[in-house]
Amino acid sequence: MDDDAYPLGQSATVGADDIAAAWRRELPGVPTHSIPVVTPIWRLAKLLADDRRRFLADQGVDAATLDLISTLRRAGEPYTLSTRELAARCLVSAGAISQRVARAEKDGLVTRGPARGRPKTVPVTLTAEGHGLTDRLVGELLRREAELIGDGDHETLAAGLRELLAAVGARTAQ
Amino acid sequence: MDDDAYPLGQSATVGADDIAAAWRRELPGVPTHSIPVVTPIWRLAKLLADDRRRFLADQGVDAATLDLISTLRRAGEPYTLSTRELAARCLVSAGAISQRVARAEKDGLVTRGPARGRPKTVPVTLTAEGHGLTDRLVGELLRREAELIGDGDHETLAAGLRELLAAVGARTAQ
DNA sequence: CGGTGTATGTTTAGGTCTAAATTTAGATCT
DNA sequence: AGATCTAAATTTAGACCTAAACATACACCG
Repeated sequence: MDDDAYPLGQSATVGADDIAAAWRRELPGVPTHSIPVVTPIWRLAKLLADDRRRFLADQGVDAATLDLISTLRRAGEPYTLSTRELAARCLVSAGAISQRVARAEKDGLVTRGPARGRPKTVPVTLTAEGHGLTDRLVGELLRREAELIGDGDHETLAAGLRELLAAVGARTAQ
Repeated sequence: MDDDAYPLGQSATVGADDIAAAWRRELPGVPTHSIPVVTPIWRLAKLLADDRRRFLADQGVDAATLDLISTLRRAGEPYTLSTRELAARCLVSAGAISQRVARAEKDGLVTRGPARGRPKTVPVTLTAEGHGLTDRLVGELLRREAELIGDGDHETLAAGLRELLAAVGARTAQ
């Protein structure tokens, strides 16, 4: 019996070109030229995110919290942004920021001020502890990331990505 | 009073170059040359994933389930893979596959066979309903994706991404 | 001067993931 | 045969996210 007519055992690494070829075989006529661009982007994002998550877990921090405090740190003095502004810069929903801030506040990394101004606006400010933690982690993280992508020349790749991001951003903005 | 010394109101779109410049200003000496490559990759991945999630939500399907059934569909006859193999191809943990399969099985999209072979191996097979749903959705999804990235020539971008993925993959493999 | 509008922030319901603990079914050794 | 080993699968605990419902505060207008 051909008990091995389908792969139940060993795993094969499937590349983007294999995926595109498989769809052309299974669904002739469907456009597949986006696959060699989109698949590596998703895989790279996942590899980088996983690597960062594992490193941060060792330090007792989660990636969402680092994203929050490093956005505040990067903004410079006085290290304060509104919930709305944080949502826009972190690219997550306002609800997600509300939850992130609650966690970070419990850990003493940020403080929440009283609502103020026209539509009630809540200022979130980095504490000294949050400031120090951010500096320690971001330096190490950027050094790891620089090692991961290597020393080669990524000028043209960066330019291509910037252009694609602008195009996709324009077309997905409703 | 300078009540607007920090941006609590309107949101500015912050590009990768702004982020790199901010870190050079706030943390001199930290390497920032990975940022113009890594940031657009994360943002593109998020834009594409969000667009896909919204489209699928309208169809009553979630992205994780489509990833599962399209991986089985793409494998070709007899549309069967083990849990382990699915985890490797979908790039998620075995536990996540177990949960995805449980949901998809409840919806009648896949069936789980009895364990078999040396280390117990569970075959997961696409049903006729799952087969049809996949074909309907994948065609539409690839057409949307092709529109999003546009008609330009992405040959060199794809090559650069493939090369970077190989390099990062080699360096993150423990 | 009180209703209506509008933008913000918070809460909640539902769903996903990872890591770790647990279960399970053959293989192997004595 | 029985103990032990091993790899796979499942379960569970803990975190996170989005979308939608809800709460809030001020501006504006009739």
